[in-house]
Amino acid sequence: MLSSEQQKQRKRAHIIHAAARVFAEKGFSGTMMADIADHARIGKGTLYEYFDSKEDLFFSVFEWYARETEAAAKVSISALGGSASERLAILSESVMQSWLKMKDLFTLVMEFWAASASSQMRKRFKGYFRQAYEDFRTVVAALIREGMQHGEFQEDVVPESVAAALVGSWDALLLQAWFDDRFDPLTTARNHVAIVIRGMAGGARVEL
Amino acid sequence: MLSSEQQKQRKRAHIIHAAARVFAEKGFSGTMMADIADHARIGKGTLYEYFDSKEDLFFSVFEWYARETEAAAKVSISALGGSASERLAILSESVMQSWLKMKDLFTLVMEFWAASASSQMRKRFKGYFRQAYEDFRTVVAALIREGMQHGEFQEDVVPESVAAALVGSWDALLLQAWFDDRFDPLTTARNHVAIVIRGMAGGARVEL
Amino acid sequence: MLSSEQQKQRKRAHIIHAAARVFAEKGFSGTMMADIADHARIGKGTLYEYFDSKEDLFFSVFEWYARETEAAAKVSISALGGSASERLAILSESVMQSWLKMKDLFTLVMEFWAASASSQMRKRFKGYFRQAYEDFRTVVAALIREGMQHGEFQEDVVPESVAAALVGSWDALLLQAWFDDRFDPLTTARNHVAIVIRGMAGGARVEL
Amino acid sequence: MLSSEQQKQRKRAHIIHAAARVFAEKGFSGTMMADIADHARIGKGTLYEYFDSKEDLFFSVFEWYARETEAAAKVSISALGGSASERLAILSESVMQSWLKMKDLFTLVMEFWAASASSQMRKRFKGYFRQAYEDFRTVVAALIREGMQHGEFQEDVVPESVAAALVGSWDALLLQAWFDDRFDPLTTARNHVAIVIRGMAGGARVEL
DNA sequence: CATGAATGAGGCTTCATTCAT
DNA sequence: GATGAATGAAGCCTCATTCAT
Repeated sequence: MLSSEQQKQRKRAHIIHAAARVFAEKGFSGTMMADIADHARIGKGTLYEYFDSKEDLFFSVFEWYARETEAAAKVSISALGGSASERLAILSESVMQSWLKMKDLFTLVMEFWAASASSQMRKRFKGYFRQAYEDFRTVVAALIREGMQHGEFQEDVVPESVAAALVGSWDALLLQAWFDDRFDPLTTARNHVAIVIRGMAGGARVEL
Repeated sequence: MLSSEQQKQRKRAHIIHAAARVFAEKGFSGTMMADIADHARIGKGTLYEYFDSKEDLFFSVFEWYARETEAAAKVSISALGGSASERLAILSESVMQSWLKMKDLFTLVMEFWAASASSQMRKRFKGYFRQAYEDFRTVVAALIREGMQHGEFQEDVVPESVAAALVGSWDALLLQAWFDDRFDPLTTARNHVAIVIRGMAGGARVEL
Repeated sequence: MLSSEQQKQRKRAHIIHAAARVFAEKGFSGTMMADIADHARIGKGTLYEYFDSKEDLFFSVFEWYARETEAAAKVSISALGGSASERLAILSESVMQSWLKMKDLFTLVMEFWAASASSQMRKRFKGYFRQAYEDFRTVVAALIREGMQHGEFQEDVVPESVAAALVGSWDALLLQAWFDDRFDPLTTARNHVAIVIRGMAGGARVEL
Repeated sequence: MLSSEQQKQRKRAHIIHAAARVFAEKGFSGTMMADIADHARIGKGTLYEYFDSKEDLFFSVFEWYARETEAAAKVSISALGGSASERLAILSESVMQSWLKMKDLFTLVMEFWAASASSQMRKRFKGYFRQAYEDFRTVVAALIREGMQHGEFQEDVVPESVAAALVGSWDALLLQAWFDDRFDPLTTARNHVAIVIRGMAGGARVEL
């Protein structure tokens, strides 16, 4: 039997999932609170028992989405073994894989970007994104630095730069895939990472 | 003395510039037509002499922005000389440079992405973006392929993949720079491109 | 206690009555939705819970008005007894009487005519009017034909023509009364019907 | 060669004709000053050289229309000869004929009615209509009274009532014809007038 | 707690009118 | 005189939010 608090959390989560689908499809402005209530099969008024406002709900969706993708990334990273090159390749692969699983929610990311660009919620979103990107770059840079320390990668490599570009490419390839159904982001990422690894390795042939 | 048609075009452009500033600052939904009229120092009704609707104006801003960035990219490409590696590095540099010049309008791009994700204008935006990315990838891939034909780059390189990642990294690094003032996208791009070029070159040392 | 559906119908009717008064006074274009809301003592937004648009509300007022006058006419007709002449005279009398009761809403009819003449709602109104006039003419013509079969009226009478003129005169006399306070449509109608009946009866003296 | 004043009057009339067509098609509210200017092949601003406002122009159209129909009616009346019955029948016929000629402008009448019902111009229109109907009734009543004096019509006839009904029937039959293409107002009017004349004559057979 | 009917501030858009050319 | 680009008041409608049930 669930405590009342757990009940509440469950319902909150339920609403967030419903809202995520609707926001993904129609965008923040295009979404009506009534839409969300309908999708969650609850009354419009009930939404306000769980969230203060539309913005609050949207931000809650953002937090949920961020937690999900972070969790996925952490799993990817923690499960790594082998050389830095291998681990980098596997990380790229598994990040892409896990994001592709949520592909239909990718439009949410675009909405979040836009929200951090110019909405009234700008600050909250922007701060969160800054931190998230920084964290992610740091993790990847650490991996690269490790590879440099092990002599896998050349000393002229700037870990932060390559990390930023790699992290960025994961976003950007999904973005391009979103615009174009015929675009294959997985293969593209694989090929690109292989080149980057070989580049970092100094041009030496790399076995993955 | 200007012809009436030229006058009209001038004023249209004037409104588009004003609108671009306001949309960039407040986003599509956050912007009121009255804001734009004020910024353009014209009456609210005058906007409708030049544009059918808020959406039409927004899309016109998009077209203008797209033309501007395209033009900048074309200049970069046409002015290239030297080896494929050099030309790639210069292209990257100049694309980043020219986009950075419009940095304060970068939020527009996020708005455009969001618009193609879920607004009612989705189709128009999405189609345009798909084409633009494809065109850009094609140009860059051609450059890489050239490098392969000249023996600069290894035969195992997949030009389309690297092109997509490069194009994507330009977007993505600007995005990260937008979130974080301390992030330097120019240097990052330079470092990344160098690695990619060395990766494509295989064993060959590359002079940039 | 009323069911929710009944409640809704009641409120709808309430709004229609309020709207009828305002439309009657200011006409379709002269009426603002806010006026109607004020008169109905509800919020502006509430109107849209019950009607899709101003036009929809206007047409609903029309339907209500048409139902009311139709109902009145049907009562008049069904309650008839006696000779065709008597019934015709009584019908005329009671139609005029019942329409005079709604005299202050007669301007609505003029608005409806105008709406069927040239508004965007033209088709809906026009079709309805065509049918209503046809139905009414048919009923009156049947009455006249009956009189002909009973030998009350001459054989050279064209029932449809007289019916159309009688039905028309009811409209037209109210119209003239509307323009001129000193004009007495009831007496006028009575005198006219008497003449028409005598005319249809040919040589026969008619007792009313 | 025309004087400047005549020039002005000509152009004024030209605008009125153009406006009449547009108002007839779209109604007062549905008509835009720009529409009228286009139809008159003049600039929007020019309209205001000739008319103070949209309402002024509309009323001018009304005056023109009223003058036209009055003139037609006067011609009908003045040309009459023969018995009162004959003259009445001919009057009816020629009024209907002349109005049918302007059939495509009949919607204007509905607009005028509506304008006198509830527009801001109500008073001007209403007063004019009151007078016009009164005048018309007076003319027809005089004709009937003449017939009574000559012994053509019975003494129990109330000339004003029959006149009102006849005048009304001309309006009303055109109205019904407007709603229903299959309705023949001319024949209907003929048949009705014949009955009315016979009724006034006391049921005696009347030769027309 | 849950609901959904009611609300009204807010924003897009229209169009009669003006006035500089 | 004629024009039509510019204007801004006005009005329809939406939708986040409230609150009585």
